[in-house]
Amino acid sequence: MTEDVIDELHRRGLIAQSTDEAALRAALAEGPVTYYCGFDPTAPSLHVGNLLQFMVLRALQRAGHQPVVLVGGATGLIGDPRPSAERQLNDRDTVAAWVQRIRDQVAPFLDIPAETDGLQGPIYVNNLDWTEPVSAIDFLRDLGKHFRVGRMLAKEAVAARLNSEAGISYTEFSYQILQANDFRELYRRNGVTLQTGGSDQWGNLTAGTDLVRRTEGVTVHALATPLVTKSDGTKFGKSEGGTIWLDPALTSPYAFFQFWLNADDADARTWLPLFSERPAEEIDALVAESIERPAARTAQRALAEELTLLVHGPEELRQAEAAGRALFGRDDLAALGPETLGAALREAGSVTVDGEVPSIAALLQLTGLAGSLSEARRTVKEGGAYLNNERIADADAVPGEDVWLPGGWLVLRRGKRAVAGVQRAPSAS
RNA sequence: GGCGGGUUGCCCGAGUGGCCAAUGGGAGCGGACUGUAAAUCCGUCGGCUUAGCCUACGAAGGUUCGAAUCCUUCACCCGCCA
Repeated sequence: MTEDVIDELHRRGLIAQSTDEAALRAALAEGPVTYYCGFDPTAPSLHVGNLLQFMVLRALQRAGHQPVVLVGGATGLIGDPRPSAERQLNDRDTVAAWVQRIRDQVAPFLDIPAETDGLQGPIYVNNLDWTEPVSAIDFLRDLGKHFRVGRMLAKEAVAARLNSEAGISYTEFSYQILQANDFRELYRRNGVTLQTGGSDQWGNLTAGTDLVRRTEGVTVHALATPLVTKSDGTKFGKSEGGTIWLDPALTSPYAFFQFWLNADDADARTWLPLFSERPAEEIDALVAESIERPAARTAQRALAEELTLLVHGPEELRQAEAAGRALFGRDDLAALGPETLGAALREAGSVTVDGEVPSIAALLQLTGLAGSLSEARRTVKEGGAYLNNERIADADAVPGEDVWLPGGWLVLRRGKRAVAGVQRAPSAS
């Protein structure tokens, strides 16, 4: 008995809603379907929240379908309405630069070796290509006529904004038309018949299927993933340092690994099937073990390993794991050896000091463990600052000669989890 | 264009001349307990050369010994009317 791709997506909990599922399943069974998912350049990098979309894209790709990745060079200039408030517009150069970065970032998730037969590499498109030439007259006559304001107002994000103090600008109100036009354009150009996205995109997704049906007379499909939640009600994808980005320059592989490892038990168990491509039995076994022996954090570990490998590759995974073991292990720091210690601290984040050694408070700020000197002092006062695993009492003290570890390192820690290294420049000694 | 309401720290939201760096809640951060978890409890939560000083209550001016609080202008948001 074989599982088709819709079964797999259901089993993993990746489908929140879809257009006529029986028809979609039939279309997918019939032969390769060309499908797309769009990413708007609202930041220089994608983040963990976007990973879920890649899970869907990859599952479909493995099933032999043709992915199209759209980066929203046009829609990124307009702004998808959020339920809370109007977006800050970014200037064109910034958006253009982000388009490129995001386009490059997608590659590892979907690019497949040429020799892997039967599987299709992605087609990359930018909606600026077809949106920019549309004149105001074209927009209003050829597109606008197909949209009823009543329906547009009913879309969740729009309705939420209308009912809020913030209101909504005409610019953001128009967003759904642009996204609907993307679907139609990709249908015409590439024969795309399926769009995937988050459930918060449902209104935009159906705007597209409606437009295609109305103007092309064809029924196309939409598939929405659920919103990934956290059991404590906070937003998925954030941690101490803020958003967990996929770009290693913005979130180190170590921090990325730690993000998953620190997930709470209930969350790790629900996230595992969503984000893991392991076979069903293996996932069940991991969840079972997590329930039986929560302290082992098997589900967290599985997520951390699998996703760090996917996003950052085997070498970075090895480093991130080793760093975590070194910094959270019971081993005496001095016994680690300069090699291991240095690698771990560089992975966790470190700074180099040259010449006169700054005070503890200054070091906490330099390493980013504290946002300001005041915050650093406060942390010390609260007993949350540690130097080489020893609690620090005086924020203004300067580390003495005797505390430097092999290789010229200091291990600075704030609280239980936030660690950073300080290395003395070789020339200074 | 007219009238009315509004703009306070990361978010929500009190505060209507000195006792306001600004009540309260949430988030965040630290500690205790733990498993680098959750829950709970305690503490903390603008910055700095930290018993003091500086900057802040949409923006700019003004009144006053003294303003988040009063006045003027401007900007933006919401609602109703045109």
